[in-house]
Amino acid sequence: MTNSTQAHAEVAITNLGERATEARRRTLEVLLRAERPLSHTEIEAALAARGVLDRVTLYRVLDWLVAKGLAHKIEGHDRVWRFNATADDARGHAHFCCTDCSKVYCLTGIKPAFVLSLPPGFRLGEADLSLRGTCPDCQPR
Amino acid sequence: MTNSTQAHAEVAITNLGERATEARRRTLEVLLRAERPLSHTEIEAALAARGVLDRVTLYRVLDWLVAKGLAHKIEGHDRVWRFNATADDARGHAHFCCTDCSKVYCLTGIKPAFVLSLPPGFRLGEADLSLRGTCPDCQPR
DNA sequence: CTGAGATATGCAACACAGTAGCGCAACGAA
DNA sequence: TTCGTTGCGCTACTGTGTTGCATATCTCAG
Ligand SMILES: [Mn+2]
Ligand SMILES: [Mn+2]
Ligand SMILES: [Zn+2]
Ligand SMILES: [Zn+2]
Repeated sequence: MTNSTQAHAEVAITNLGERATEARRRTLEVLLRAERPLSHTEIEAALAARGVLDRVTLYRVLDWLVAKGLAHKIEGHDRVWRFNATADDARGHAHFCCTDCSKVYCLTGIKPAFVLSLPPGFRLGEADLSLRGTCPDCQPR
Repeated sequence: MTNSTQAHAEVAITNLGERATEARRRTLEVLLRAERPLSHTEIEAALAARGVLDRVTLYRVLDWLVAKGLAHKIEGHDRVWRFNATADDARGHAHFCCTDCSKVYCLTGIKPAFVLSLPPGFRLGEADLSLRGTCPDCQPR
């Protein structure tokens, strides 16, 4: 279990023909194990268990993972980026941000839909759908 | 024209039974005149023409306008809030952020739609739809 | 009109996520 | 082994927004 995630991380990187450095492996491993997107601070804390990684390096590794398509990042309403290992399938899914505990969840089953009648002159790239409300952990009662 | 916007701003505030201070009037005026959401910095610059307003006061005035429903704020992808005077009708519309010039536009005609089958335990509050792409000003040729 | 309480403003210091620069280490192709 | 490239760590810095507190301004009861 633990080891399969390690292997998964390493393979995912080497499959791209890229250097699977310790920083990259360990970071991706944390993301793969997480059940929801994690902030830089949360990832740092998770890594700390087995030795610290430099703050700036972590920022760079995270950007690198995103650039290589191994992770995606979501911007919360608290001006903080959160990162999640990208499942190959679920692209462009919605995200849910809990207004109580401010945890963020990937809703891989929900994708944005909208009348795509943009005003003239606008060219559409991507669409982000971000939902807010209370998460299961925070339901009253 | 200029004066009608001034009047509009003042009336909008006094209609709520609130104090129409200079900071509030001038700030709302700037928002009303703008054709798109403005960042704190942009608003500050716009205000500077007729005398400076304290940075912190402006932050507080903007929050106040939002709390009173006279403005709404949109979070960009650059960790910056942008503010727009709220038209009474268009609630919950989508926003478009130009990936070139990073200007933000309110698309009052477009509202988010999605299958509202949230996973069990989630209670939905609001939904934000944010589109990205290139704006009319930034079209190649 | 006046003065006490409430509200708004200004200033200084701070918090915090993220970034830039730069030297050194590790890697890997020749 | 050598040397160019890539990644890492450290320090210092930005930009955006916040907190605390003293002062100014407004409101309204008396
Ligand atoms: Mn996601
Ligand atoms: Mn808007
Ligand atoms: Zn929650
Ligand atoms: Zn543009």
